[in-house]
Amino acid sequence: MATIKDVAERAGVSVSTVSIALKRDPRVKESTRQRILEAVQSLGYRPNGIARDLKMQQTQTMAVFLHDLGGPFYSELVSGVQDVALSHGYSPIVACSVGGKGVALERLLVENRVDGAIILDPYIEEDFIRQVAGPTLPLVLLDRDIEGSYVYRVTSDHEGGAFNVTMHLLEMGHRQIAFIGGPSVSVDGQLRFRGFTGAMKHFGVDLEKRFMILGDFTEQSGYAAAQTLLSQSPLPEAIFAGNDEMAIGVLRAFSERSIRVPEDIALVGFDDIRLTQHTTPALTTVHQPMYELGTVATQILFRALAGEETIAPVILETRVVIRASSGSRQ
Amino acid sequence: MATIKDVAERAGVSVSTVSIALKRDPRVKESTRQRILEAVQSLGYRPNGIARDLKMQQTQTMAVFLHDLGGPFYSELVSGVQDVALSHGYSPIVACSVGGKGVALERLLVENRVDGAIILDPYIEEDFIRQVAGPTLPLVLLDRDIEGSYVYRVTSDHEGGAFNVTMHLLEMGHRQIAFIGGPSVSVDGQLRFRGFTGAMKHFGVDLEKRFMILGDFTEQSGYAAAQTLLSQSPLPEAIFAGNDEMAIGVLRAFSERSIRVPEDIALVGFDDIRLTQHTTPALTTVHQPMYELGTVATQILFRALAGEETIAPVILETRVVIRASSGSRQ
DNA sequence: GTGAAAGCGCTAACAG
DNA sequence: CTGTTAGCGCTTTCAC
Repeated sequence: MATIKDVAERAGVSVSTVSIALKRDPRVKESTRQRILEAVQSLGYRPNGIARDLKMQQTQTMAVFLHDLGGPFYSELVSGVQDVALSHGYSPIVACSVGGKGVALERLLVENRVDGAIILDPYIEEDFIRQVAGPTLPLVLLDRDIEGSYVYRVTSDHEGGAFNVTMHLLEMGHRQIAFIGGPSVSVDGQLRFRGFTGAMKHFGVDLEKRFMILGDFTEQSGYAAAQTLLSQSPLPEAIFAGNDEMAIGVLRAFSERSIRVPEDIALVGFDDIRLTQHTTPALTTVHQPMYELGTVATQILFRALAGEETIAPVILETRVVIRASSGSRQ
Repeated sequence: MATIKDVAERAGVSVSTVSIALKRDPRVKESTRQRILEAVQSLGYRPNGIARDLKMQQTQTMAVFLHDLGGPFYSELVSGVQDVALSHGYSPIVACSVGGKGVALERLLVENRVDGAIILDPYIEEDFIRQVAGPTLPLVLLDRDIEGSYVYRVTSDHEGGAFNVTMHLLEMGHRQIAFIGGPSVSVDGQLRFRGFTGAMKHFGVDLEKRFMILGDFTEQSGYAAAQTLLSQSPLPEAIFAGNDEMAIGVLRAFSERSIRVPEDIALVGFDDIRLTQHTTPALTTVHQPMYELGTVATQILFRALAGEETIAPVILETRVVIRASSGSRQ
């Protein structure tokens, strides 16, 4: 692999001349620049980014850590990140935070291979996050409730969204409403539950314990939760699944048993993943602005990188999307 | 940020001692190692990975480039990659290859910030790939047909899968079969088309030109293709959508017009994305072994990294998955 | 057992 | 306009 030194020799100039010539600095005159460019060509020279990063003490790279790359709405999040990052001349890279903390997390965050990161993963330990965050490594957390210096937060209004969609069910006349929750570590799951209970209380409806089921945000767990519900009668009048994937699992369980949604039972989800438009019936859910979440988080990251130390947490609005599954006339 | 030098001073030893002590080299005696560890603690020292990469001339990092991070089966691919990479002590990072070649591609591949990469993106130019590939940067291409040194290939048997699923439709008695293709640049799309025409010819059935529609692998384009088909009568007896997302678009168009699948028209897709089990009706499709694709590609990458220069292209088997949409009794 | 020194490839003053 | 020099933080012979 040819280095800048090789280019310099070949072109008969010094290393520094090559360095500045390559960034079109007007200090080197056109003729030498040409010679240098030729040398670059003939040697197939490619600058070594690592050496550059070391010298510059920054990488122009930021990471996005996702617990599970397959999440159905992550791509939107990432495109929000990407759009903002690119406009700042940064490259976002995505890494999966599972697989043993010993890996990407370690390499990229602990060993400073990126300038900053956005993290969406309920499982990464709080201590770890607070430890690695620092002036040279701001961290923007999504859906986490961790305070710390150089740790910033962005989230959607899970509680409000859950409140509103529950109100929708209540207004449709349902009272016996089951809730299928997410894993207990997930702050967003908790907030959704809080929104749910808030609306129930607001309407003066008591919660029934047997209707509160814990899932883990997977389609399978939604399916299992539906089985549980089916094993005990009577069925509730409506189900609020903590996210759309679980709602889809519920739908599958019901279709196997020929239980009609929404005629026999109403169903709502959360997230508004693309799929929800294509299920039968289409799913009433709560829309999370994933793209915007990405852009906002990234903007915060750059503000932090620019030296702003304290940035207030941001909460983005959610919106109830009414479709057929909740039994609305529309 | 504390450096190894700070640690050395604090512990009253030399830099090199710290360096070797930190990798538990038995040459340094336990007592000094303890002193060093304390210094590390109190200074909050974290090794600088970039300096290390520069010195070592390798990063222990590999990239996976995806055209669109949101692809519904990429997560499986990536987990295949991850499992193998981790077992080799490598960290995979995922980057989106769009957003102007000027970005992640440039940073990571051209400027040598990774040791190798796996690429699944029909749009990255052939010349670029051949240029950046080299002994220090082997590239494994998925679903591409590019030859070059240090360029390796893995693909699924698109043609065979398409042939088989078309045979399935033909055996179900359908003759008027429409095909909705992918973008012309995509080799996998072409191979699927070839499998389709192969089966038709094998059965002695003529292709009807108006039934050959070009899509771009998105749900929307499937929807649009269905509209096109609907605008001209008679309808075909069956549709082979080049991938599942387009098949889902077709389904949506049909459900809007109350056209029943499979009673009025049979439908099959390709890929076997998770969603296909949950559509109504469930979709007959061709399963691609995405996880395996990831593991195999990564294994090849490591063989290349280990010095093997020529590795034959690998073609993984696909499998027809029969569900309700093709009108099978099952 | 530990330290001194060289160097990975690049950039950025500072001279000339 | 171009070259010399120092140094980013780390690893690794090679001496002692």
